Amino acid sequence: MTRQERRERQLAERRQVIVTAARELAESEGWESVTTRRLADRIEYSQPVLYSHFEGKDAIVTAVALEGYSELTTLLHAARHKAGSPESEGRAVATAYVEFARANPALYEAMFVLRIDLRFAQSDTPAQVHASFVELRDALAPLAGSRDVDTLTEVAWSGLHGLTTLSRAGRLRPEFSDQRLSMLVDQLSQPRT
Amino acid sequence: MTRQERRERQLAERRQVIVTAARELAESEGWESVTTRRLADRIEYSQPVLYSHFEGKDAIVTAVALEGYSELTTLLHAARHKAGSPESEGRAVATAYVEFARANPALYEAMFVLRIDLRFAQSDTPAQVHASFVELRDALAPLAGSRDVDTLTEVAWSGLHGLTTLSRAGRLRPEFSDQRLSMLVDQLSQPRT
DNA sequence: TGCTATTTCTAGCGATGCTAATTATTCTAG
DNA sequence: CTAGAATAATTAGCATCGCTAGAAATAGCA
Repeated sequence: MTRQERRERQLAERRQVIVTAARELAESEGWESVTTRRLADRIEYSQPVLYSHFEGKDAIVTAVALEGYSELTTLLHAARHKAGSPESEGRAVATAYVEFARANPALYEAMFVLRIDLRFAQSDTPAQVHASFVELRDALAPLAGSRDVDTLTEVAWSGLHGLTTLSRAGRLRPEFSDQRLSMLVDQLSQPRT
Repeated sequence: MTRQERRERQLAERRQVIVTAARELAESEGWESVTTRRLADRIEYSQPVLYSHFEGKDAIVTAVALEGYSELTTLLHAARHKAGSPESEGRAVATAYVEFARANPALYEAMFVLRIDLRFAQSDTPAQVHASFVELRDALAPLAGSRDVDTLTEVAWSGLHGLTTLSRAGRLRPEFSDQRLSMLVDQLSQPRT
């Protein structure tokens, strides 16, 4: 069955080529430029080939998003372990988050803005998405005090996400992004007695 | 010139009819169902009429968004003045914000997710958008302490926006929305000494 | 009432996501 | 090694999208 195995590997590789092409195209020209025709051109196959790998264009975007969650998890993990004290962990993870979003705008858009195929705190949550949440929670746990850790994590995540999206939409003063992040971290680090 | 005046009033009325139709259609079936053809059907005119009132579809969405900012401003203002103490003002305004977003999902989407034609803290910021920001700032000012009021306002706005969008995307536990809002308000209400 | 100017509509363009039918390729048998 | 069967990939096309040029209808003025 080495015949079939090789074929399956080839298919998996091409699937990854599609995901990478979509991501690169989105990152360089925006998601509105990611059309099935341009994508097919880029991978040097015809359009219908995309549909033998993915149910539709949305599924491709979702695949890109899942890749993003994996990378975000890795980044948060690294940031947390590089930091020394529990206090600096929160700041380090928050900084890593916003820098990830700034460095990969299209990727972040796929993860959080474009589609709603992904649930979060539910049973059908993909492992990659859950892992990112867990990573953030582990960083915040030492700072929680008497507060519920899951709720704190969701609030912190919301704050970071809000800063990211409003900033990107031009709704916040660009030169104050550091101050905003500092204030968010400071305020959330104070345990409510 | 009463002839021309009446004509101008009719045009303004029809412009409003278009905006209202777009908003209602978006609210009932989602923005993806708001096509120029369906919109034209709904106002009982042909498609090109839309383009004599608006530069394109984006401009219609922008007009809906501006309407949303006006309503949000009114709501925040009312919530603030109904509250008694400065502490309860913050909570009241925050609650009003998230309930506005929950009650008008498509409107909120037009205001914050769909387009990027609107800057915020800049000179070309539309008056309606700025007014919403000012309303939120006025509510938070008594709680700022030594913190910069504008920065606090931007951070609070980000928190509320993040809660709203992540919640809508199914990324947060639905049954804990009150706890999250409480925690956000509590944490941001504590002035950093 | 007839001419002009404005308003509205019909028809169509290019581009989108997606798919049915056809062609090309690969694998399996004799 | 070659014919036939199974699989893979392509070409061509559909319905729909935002938008617009040119035709038709309406309104205003003489």
